[in-house]
Amino acid sequence: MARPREFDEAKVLELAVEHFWERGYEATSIRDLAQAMGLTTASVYNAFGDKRAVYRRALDFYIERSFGDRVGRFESKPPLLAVKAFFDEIIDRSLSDVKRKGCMLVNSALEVAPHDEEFQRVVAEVLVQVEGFFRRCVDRGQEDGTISNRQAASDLAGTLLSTLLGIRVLARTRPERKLLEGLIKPVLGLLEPVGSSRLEWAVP
Amino acid sequence: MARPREFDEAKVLELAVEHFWERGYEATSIRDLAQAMGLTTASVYNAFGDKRAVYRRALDFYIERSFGDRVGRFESKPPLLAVKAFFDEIIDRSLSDVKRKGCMLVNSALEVAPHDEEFQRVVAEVLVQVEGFFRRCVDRGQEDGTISNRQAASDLAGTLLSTLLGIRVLARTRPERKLLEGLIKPVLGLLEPVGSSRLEWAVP
DNA sequence: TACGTTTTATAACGATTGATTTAAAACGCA
DNA sequence: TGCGTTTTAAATCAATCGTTATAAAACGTA
Repeated sequence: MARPREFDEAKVLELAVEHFWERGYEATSIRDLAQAMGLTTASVYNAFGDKRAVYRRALDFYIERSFGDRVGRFESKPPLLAVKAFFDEIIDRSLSDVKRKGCMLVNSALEVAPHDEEFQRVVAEVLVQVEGFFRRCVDRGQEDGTISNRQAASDLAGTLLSTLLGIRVLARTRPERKLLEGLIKPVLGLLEPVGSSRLEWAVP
Repeated sequence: MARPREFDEAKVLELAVEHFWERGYEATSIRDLAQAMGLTTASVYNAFGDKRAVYRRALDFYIERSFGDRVGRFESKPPLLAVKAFFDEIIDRSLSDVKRKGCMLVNSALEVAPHDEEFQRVVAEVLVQVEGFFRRCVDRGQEDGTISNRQAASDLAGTLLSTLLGIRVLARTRPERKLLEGLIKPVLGLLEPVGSSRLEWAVP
């Protein structure tokens, strides 16, 4: 019928993610973007619409890749281990982030979401999902006794979420292993059931 | 000798802070900035230098105002109370932040610091200072027994720092009172000495 | 009152911005 | 082999970008 695309949409989107992720939205021009994607500006507009639309697609791409499978991958593990493994991976990722790109969702939460209702909704939804993951871990752990029930599950889920975001911000300017691995210890300690549970109810 | 300035440098700097804080660095043009400061672009350049220099001064202004007295104000309180009051204030500020500007230091940490060594240094220094404040609180509390010593003071200070940053990010897209006030509970619980200390060592 | 200096206001600089136009190129289908 | 359609490449659009020149205005001093 017509001339076919010369590029793979998923591939150029991944390149767009990489650029937006590293430089942010405002600091990226259409020409920067098109070059990074290996396209002309005309092709970018033809295939995706305007700059905001490319960012939107790129963020969706990032979210799907970063949160899509991850939750499921950890959710099958024992609850406490799932949380531990989750943070281990986040810290690993943060420490090996040579370009200091951080987390594109967090970056979006601060740069574009506050001035754009749609992005605000998208970011908030993901944060709710991550909170939900933590919540389900805590619930399961409190049920089978592998996670302390001294704090409400909803509160603990919030604590884990804010810790996650905090690490992502902190690592962006201070990617120090001792700092990140140290700060997570008390948080995980918060989840561990206290010593011998017999003593808990044995004392009036 | 010469024609005097028609504006107060501190006052226009505060207006610059307000604008950069709300819109960020890249999204703010010199014309936006000059208008917000009530000056012409020529006056801005004459008085401060280029755009980056204005942001630099504005960030310094913000840091001084936000962290300068605060640390001292809380440090005179009993350690646990100091930490509690600190987070109470942060949560209050986050919930009353109608424009969702968040914390300008955190915003800078994500938008300008990663691509500018000087800003990276400035931001990192402030984060070290805040960590130091938490650290001194924990140290004092662990000495007088008002803060649990089950976790290392350095680790706890890191946890508090990341929690602070996490709240600042989370509140930007989900400024929900229950969420923020809930998530801080376990963190503060982490600091509180465990129940009856006699039981701790009474059991082998 | 005239001079030296700095700040103002205005206009303009070239460069770049997001976005579009134009026309040639590349296909499937008739 | 043309036809209809879409993508490509290149040029171009007005608007805005960060920054600076120019000259009038406003002072202290001589």
